[in-house]
Amino acid sequence: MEDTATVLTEATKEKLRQGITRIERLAEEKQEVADQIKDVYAELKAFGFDTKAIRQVVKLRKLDRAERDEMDMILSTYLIATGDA
Amino acid sequence: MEDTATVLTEATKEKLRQGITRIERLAEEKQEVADQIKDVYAELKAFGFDTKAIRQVVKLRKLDRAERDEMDMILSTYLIATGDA
Amino acid sequence: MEDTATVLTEATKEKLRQGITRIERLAEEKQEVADQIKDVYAELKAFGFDTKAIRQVVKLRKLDRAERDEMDMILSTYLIATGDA
Amino acid sequence: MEDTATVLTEATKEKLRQGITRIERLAEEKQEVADQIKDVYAELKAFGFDTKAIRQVVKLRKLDRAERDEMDMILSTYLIATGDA
DNA sequence: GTTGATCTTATTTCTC
DNA sequence: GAGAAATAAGATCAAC
Repeated sequence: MEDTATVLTEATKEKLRQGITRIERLAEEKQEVADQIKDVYAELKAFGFDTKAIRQVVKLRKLDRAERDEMDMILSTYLIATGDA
Repeated sequence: MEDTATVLTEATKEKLRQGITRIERLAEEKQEVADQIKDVYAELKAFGFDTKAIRQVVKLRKLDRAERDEMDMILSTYLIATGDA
Repeated sequence: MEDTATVLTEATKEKLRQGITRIERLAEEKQEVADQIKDVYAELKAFGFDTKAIRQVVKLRKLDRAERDEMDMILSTYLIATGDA
Repeated sequence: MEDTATVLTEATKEKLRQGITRIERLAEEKQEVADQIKDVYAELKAFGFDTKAIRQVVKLRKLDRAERDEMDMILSTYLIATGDA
């Protein structure tokens, strides 16, 4: 086994370690942001809002944005094709 | 929400608007962090690492942490039960 | 489902009916088992045990199993990577 | 610590052990049934059905059943109240 | 009766 | 792109 590709140099191991550390740090961050979102919903609920409805609104707005982006993309494709961009 | 159906005061509407804005901002942040995680995996893959194996390692380490946390919780339950906490 | 919109043949409808029946039968079974689990906890509680602590123990044991499974998986990934499996 | 309530007799410990074993066995069973349900959905999907729609149907039928049960309950209450049952 | 915990469903993400 | 797995969301239920 010693002479297989599984033997890593110190530099390689270090690279791996750093990668895993960064991934774990980012995963933590991601969780924190997710918790913050949850907090905002909780606040709104405490204020008397129907969070389920708000979630739908957020989803719709996201779809709208995606649609707008899509249209922008098509537009820019056309502009490039016509030499106008 | 209120007895008065869906009639909202200006202040209430403003509260709602701000909440949605914050949620959308945070969702964007969350997506950025998710993308960064993806990038790290891509880098490691480009460097020659087996990302599937790395994902397994990350998962295992997460399970380890969950287990340690659970043990702490059990310990604290035990200490409370015995009157030592 | 098909180009012909929602027009189903008798055989297809029968297939659907049977599937739904099986799902409902299984859902019932699942509920029965869930109720049995609840019963066991109730018994233990009646006997004087702290069910919260027991739930923690059950959870910890489950985490243990998950971790062992994950380690097996990593091992097998490693064996495959080194050409030993 | 030895003289606190945390000292269990052999019989008590055995009771606890058996309870946990039963819970774990039942949890396994429950998971198996859940997997079987998943299998049926997978089959229906492979057959060309829209499983999301089927899930809605199943949910509606369950609500219907609950409603019917509710009506039966009210009816029987009335029958008992009037001395007819 | 309201929070907190658990369980289930639904959506998203990853792997093959 | 289909199937599997992870994450997130919602519903449900018990405890205080």
